[in-house]
Amino acid sequence: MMSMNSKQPFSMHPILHEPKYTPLHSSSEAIRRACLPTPSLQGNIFAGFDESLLQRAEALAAVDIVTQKSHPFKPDATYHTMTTMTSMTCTPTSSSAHLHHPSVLTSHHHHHQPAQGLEGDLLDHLTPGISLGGMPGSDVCSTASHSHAHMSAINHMQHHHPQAMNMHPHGLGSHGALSASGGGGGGGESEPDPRELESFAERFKQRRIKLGVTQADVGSALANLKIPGVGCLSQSTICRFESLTLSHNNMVALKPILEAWLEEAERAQREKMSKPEIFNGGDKKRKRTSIAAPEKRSLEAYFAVQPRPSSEKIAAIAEKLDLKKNVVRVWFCNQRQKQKRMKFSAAH
DNA sequence: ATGCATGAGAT
DNA sequence: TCTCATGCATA
Repeated sequence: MMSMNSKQPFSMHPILHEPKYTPLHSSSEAIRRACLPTPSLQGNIFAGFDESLLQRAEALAAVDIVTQKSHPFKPDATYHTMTTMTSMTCTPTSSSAHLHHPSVLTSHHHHHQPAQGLEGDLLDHLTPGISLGGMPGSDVCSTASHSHAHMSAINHMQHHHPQAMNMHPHGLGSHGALSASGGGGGGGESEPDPRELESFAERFKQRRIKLGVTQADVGSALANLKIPGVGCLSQSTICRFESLTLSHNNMVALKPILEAWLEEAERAQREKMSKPEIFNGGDKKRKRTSIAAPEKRSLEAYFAVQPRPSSEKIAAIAEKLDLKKNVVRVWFCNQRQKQKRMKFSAAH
């Protein structure tokens, strides 16, 4: 314990696991990034909102479900085919990857879940033919209202993918953070300034474009930096970094790495020898499940009432919506994760 | 630019 | 089983 949690995520440092976590809540940072609603639902954080929005969502969901209850097929087709490695062309020069981090604190506050009855109502409502009754307006927690926060673990990168990435056994990471979290009271943390992250992200994008490099290029080129524990990253991650759609901790962790790449790239360009490594296109197989709009609306309605449904509830919801349970579970996980993203939470 | 998914580590 | 960091697939 102590302070800093968000210091440098990876980077060197031998490993240390630290006990971190503060059961209480964390500090200010936690608070900032907390809320963030999803576009459609929840526009406000307080009470009146869920009622009307929820009703509306329910109504929509109900209607939709009724109308299109006859799906020709189920949307979920999660087939991840084998992605065994058939050909793994190692990409570029990649070489390392993997960082493990013991992660850092996680503090949560939890909220209570209000109306359990609501859930039941919702479920019932979802079934075809319902009209929305009113819901007890208990203050169903708006997802946004309190919740949140926290940050925590920093990164892991690894994956064994058929394709490229490589991972290294040695983790490295840094763990520098050990001191972090103070448990509770601990010390003050140095806040990584959201504003600075934001401006860095913007400058990064601009300079990247000036170099004529794509997000994917940056990702794969990171491996060339040979930073211990740092391998390549996907286009998605680079994109998210630039658009600040990553958790605060994640942003903080990635910043030094991208900063290093940027300087290296500009230096290389200066000396006229840049070597952009693009990656190979290999075999891609995984299919993405697509949840239809009506089902999505229903899920959002449930989420507004209960962001963290129990396994049983998930099963019930899955059945009503004719989706696989795992798909529903993952949807809720992803939805929760979205709420925690940086945008809006901090700086805005 | 984003939705859905995987997996490691924490609970 | 959840949270987080990430990624493949896709709109």
